[in-house]
Amino acid sequence: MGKLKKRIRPRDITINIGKDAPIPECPIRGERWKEIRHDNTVTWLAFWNDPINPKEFKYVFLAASSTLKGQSDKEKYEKARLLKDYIHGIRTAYTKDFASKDPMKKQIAVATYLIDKLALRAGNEKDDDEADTVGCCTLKVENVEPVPPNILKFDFLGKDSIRYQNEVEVESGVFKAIQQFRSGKEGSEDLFDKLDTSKLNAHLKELMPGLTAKVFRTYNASITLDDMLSRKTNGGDVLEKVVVYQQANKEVAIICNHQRTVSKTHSAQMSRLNEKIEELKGVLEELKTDLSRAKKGKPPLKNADGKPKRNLNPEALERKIAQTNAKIEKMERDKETKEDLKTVALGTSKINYLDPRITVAWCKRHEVPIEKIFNKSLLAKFAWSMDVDPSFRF
DNA sequence: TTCTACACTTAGCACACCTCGT
DNA sequence: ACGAGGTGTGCTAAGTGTAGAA
Repeated sequence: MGKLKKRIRPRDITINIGKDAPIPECPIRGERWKEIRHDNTVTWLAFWNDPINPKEFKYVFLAASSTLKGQSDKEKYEKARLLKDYIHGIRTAYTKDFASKDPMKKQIAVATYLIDKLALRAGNEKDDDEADTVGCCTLKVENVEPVPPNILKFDFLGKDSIRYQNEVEVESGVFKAIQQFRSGKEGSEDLFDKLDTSKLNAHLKELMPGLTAKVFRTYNASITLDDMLSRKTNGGDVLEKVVVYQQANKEVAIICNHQRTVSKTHSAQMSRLNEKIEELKGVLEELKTDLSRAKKGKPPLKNADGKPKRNLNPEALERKIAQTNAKIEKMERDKETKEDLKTVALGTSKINYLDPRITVAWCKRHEVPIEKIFNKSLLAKFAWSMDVDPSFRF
């Protein structure tokens, strides 16, 4: 925000410890903690107020590898799994309400549809001093353009000002409702004027215990992974299976719109790959010439620098050609994947949206070492999921 | 019913560190 | 041994959601 942030001192920090626990000694001589609390209803160990925005709190929490965080992570996924039992009824109900005469009911139905189908975030209200980003409930008229007969064109800035651009075919009930919500409004006005996240979540709670908007994101991400893994895993070696996993992971990242900026070195790296591929193609042509000569019993042509080459028999040349071809194909594939993933961030969904038990069980079933999928910190974070039964499905 | 304080999860980026081909 | 490129970790901002005050 263009402001200097003041250093945090012990006198800014409130500590939360057990009633009988010794108070940690203040490490800075002559200073003391702001306050000592004994609150076992919260998980934070310490907090202070942000010196730039004093009504904002900064917390020290336990690490992701702690059992406390692990437990709450597991509960998150169990709640998302529970949604499976309700989703059919929920979809039927909101589809009916696309044509509701009650305007709030109608808006809730359409908003829930978008959150379910497109994995949009809830969209809380924001203060004027915050970035101008939106989620589902805060979508503006200008963010959703209906294109007859039934296409919706989305274009808005979401969390972290990441642009969401998508064109989707929707049911005619949704299409008509969106047209109606837009009519007579300026582009900058709220699309859902009868709605906010509290009302939406209050409604969702009536449909399933503990249901909120964000549960749909977790549910959609995890069910997509589970589904794709079971459909696309068809034997092959470990490497091929890992590729299947990465493709499923990518699918989820795209649904959740997890992006990253293209690395500074990306285009240079692509050029280098292209050069290498061209070089290999040259080598290949030469090998082919040598082969046809060898078949006629002629020696290979001299190198460009004039030095003679080893005289190989046709079988050896055939093998070399096959090797070179394989190399070229691999590089072409790598190039494609790299270009394909240059703006897609795979990590975020792995860390936050994909039930690790899906991954662990799949690895067990298909004899893929879990370390091929989870790095050290993910293994620690997901320790609670490692003993899952191989037959586990989300 | 609305507002606000609080508590917690989710997010991308920078850069140190590691790995692997040459 | 070197360096390009990939990976992992730290950082902390930016979200979501709840409870209780107004």
